[in-house]
Amino acid sequence: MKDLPPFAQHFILHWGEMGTKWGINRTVAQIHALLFLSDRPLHAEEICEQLGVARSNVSNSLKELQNWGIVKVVHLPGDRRDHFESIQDVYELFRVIAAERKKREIDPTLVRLRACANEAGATDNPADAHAKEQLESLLGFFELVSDFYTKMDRLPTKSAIQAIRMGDKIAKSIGALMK
Amino acid sequence: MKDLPPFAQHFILHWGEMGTKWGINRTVAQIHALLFLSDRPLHAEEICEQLGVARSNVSNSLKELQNWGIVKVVHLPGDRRDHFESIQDVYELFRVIAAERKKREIDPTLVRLRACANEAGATDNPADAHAKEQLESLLGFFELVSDFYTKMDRLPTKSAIQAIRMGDKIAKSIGALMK
DNA sequence: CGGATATTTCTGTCTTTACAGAAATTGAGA
DNA sequence: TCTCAATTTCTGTAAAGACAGAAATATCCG
Repeated sequence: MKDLPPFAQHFILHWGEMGTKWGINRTVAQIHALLFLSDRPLHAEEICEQLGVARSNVSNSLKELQNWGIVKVVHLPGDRRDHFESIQDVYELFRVIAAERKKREIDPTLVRLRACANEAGATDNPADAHAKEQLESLLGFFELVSDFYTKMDRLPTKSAIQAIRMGDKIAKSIGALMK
Repeated sequence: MKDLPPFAQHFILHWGEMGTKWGINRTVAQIHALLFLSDRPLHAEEICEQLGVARSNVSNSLKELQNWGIVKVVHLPGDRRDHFESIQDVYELFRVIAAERKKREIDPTLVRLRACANEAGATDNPADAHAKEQLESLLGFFELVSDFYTKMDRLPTKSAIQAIRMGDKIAKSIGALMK
């Protein structure tokens, strides 16, 4: 990371480390961090040089970031190379990540949980009653999360932020009304 | 997975697969799934037999689940072996997971982002202005998430669920009032 | 206290992932 | 059209992670 200021280097290293906790390869996350901080699109060779990784690794990692939808190719006039840029707006970035995680994790889990709950419901073995109940409860939770996601995704960013800021106060008021 | 009904097996396999997307080892996640479905605490040998994994691997994985706070040791009268049980309540389970993720990921990221933003703020190199802005914006986002977590964690489960169910409607109303 | 049981730690190996560099392919421009 | 640059794919290898089984340690109970 030769030409980067220390604060950028620290951020990139940290982001890479967080990536591994989220099931994302360190280099992929570091490349994303670099593009996120950059004020202009970067081409692959620049990324190689800045992060000190092989060209082929950069190529594969960029493909993955594109699959996540958070990085896209742009072409600059007078330059035949692909340049890459990250979504710059933080809220948009996390919105896209959430959408992709819902697609890759939540939706398949919902499908699987519904199937398992149905299978469990079709059996009358008392030994399975608890497991059935657990699956149904977990299904309810994932449905709640999925609903929450869907609704929030429809809101403009400002409204979503408001909901998040005030959600607990409103819940308290609802609680008070219900008493 | 010899003695488990097919629906349980399907769930356990799926949960293990999801684990890998969340940065958790497959076997660890599968052991958790087994304990989550079980209507009684299981001892290590039972887990080995049910999942077909080595005793030492079970031992290490249970340690990790305990570190996450979602599995605990219980001792049964007349049986010297450690038995293990998962948190059974889904909302409590995800509350504990969220707390641990905040501690392991959000909090260190906040610390790091604050440090980076300060470093970036102490430099007046115009080339760094964009990166500084990006870091500050990301810091704002993580602070929002951290706040949201803290507030929701204080609510009883029912109120938290209400907030999640109604949050978008209220955000729309706030938006209408602001116009 | 000694033997048996239970658990943990260690070690070696297997598997998977990550990675660099070579080779192949694609696309742009003269 | 040909050459060269850019990119992707492939291959081999290194590293990391996962895992089983042996060895060591700890604990219980007769």
